Amino acid sequence: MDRVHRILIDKLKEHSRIGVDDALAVQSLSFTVRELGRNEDFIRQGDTPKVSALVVEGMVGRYHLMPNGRRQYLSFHMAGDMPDSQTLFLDRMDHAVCAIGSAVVASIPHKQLTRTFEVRPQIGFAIWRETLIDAAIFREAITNNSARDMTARMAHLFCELFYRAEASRLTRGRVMALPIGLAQLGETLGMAIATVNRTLADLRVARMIEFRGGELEMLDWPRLADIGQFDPSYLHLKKPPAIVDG
Amino acid sequence: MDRVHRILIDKLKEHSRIGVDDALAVQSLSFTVRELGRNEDFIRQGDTPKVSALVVEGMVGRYHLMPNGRRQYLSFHMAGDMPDSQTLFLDRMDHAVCAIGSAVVASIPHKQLTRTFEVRPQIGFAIWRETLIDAAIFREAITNNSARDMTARMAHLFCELFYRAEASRLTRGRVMALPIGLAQLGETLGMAIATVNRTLADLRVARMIEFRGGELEMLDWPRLADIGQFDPSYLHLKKPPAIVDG
DNA sequence: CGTGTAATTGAACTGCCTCAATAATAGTGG
DNA sequence: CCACTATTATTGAGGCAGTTCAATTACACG
Repeated sequence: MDRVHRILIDKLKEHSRIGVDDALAVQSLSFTVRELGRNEDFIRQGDTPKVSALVVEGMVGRYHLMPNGRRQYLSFHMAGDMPDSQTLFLDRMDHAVCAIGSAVVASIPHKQLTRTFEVRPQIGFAIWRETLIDAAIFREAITNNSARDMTARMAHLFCELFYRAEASRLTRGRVMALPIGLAQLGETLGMAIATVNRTLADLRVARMIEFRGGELEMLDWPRLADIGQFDPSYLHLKKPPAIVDG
Repeated sequence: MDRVHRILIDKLKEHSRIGVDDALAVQSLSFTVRELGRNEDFIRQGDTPKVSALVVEGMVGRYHLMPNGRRQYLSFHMAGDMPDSQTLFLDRMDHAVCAIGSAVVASIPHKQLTRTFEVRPQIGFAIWRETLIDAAIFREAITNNSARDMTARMAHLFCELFYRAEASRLTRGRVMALPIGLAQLGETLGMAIATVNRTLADLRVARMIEFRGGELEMLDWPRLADIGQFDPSYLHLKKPPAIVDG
């Protein structure tokens, strides 16, 4: 089986039941692959794409571009995620998608996907479920950025990213790749760069995380989850990963 | 045709093409109706409902309940909206839904909906699209509450609600029903009640809105849209409503 | 090794929050 | 219909979390 198909099927299995026939249908999907450099946009606000992307390697981020040029990052996506599945049924992109660090994405034509959904509704339902989990993550981000103080906000983001990475087996022990800068962290959590730095320093001094060289190390999961009020149930995964709590 | 079916079909037509056969399939859906009092919860965090609700009358709100008892409102929904369509494919509610003012909702069994999707994929796609617009609204809320100052935040919320109400013909001139308190406004926009009040007073003094007795009057749409950076394209409606700009 | 970018730190400022007190409004029973 | 009570809105004053601006240090890359 092709690596791209494998990644998609494994992802869908994180939350949905995928039968043999369904897996075969997925394997019949064709795609093109594209490599992206750090910070390279691959979909812009206003585009009307005819394909949906699947992250194969690395990480991508979605963001709103404000009139003054500032960005608001909305979510981050790793291997297996479909960061623009909504273009299947919404013509116009209301936000942009760019690579965080270097990344590889596969593009699958909408036509092929919708045709597959008609023949094998369960695949449609699984990808629908995927988009619904996406929405749940957005909801959590609303709460995170509106109702939590800066430290909790950052702790929660790190917990979510690490938990999702671990569920997709993209971590090494307590470490995950997070090739993101302080500025981007600020544009995700709605805080000034100086505050990002100071908050990060606090977490570091308290020996809860280590964050440099594009890597995030979760030194004290229980405390981070507590501070960030992190309850993973909104991620709707079938089987919670085992979090390292050393 | 039944009023409930009519409402759903009209709603789907705001963004999707619904053929005669599709409309007939919608009309075969059965449902139960329930009346709700002000602030009455009808789904709680943690529930695993086997039905999805359709708002028939009034308004409902979705919210996260925080450990300290505070609420974070996530979105508001009016006649035609399905505020918990995600339960079709996500078992557990990660948030609660309550009536804002008194409301009437219809409950449609999941089984009936998914069976209909298998027979008439276009209906599934239309409701899928509905959930995707939902997600777009959540994304906008992230940006609103993270990257805009208090005045812009409030202006944007009012513009969105009014625009959506007008698209569903739920306004009377420049007035819409918004039976919400300052506390709830604060728990939506992430600001303290005192700030809500002062911001509201500013908009009132500047003759941009009137807001009392559960009604919102948009006195100066152009200025509100400007201050709130409101660009309705994220709502993905086929036909923009004509906004009163007197 | 030099240059540009990103991280770090300090200091002053301010928008928003908190708390508290008062006014208005809505709901309830006589 | 009015009086009584509970809830909600309004306003003021003081404090502080987080912003802004600027300067310095560390780091990555050619």
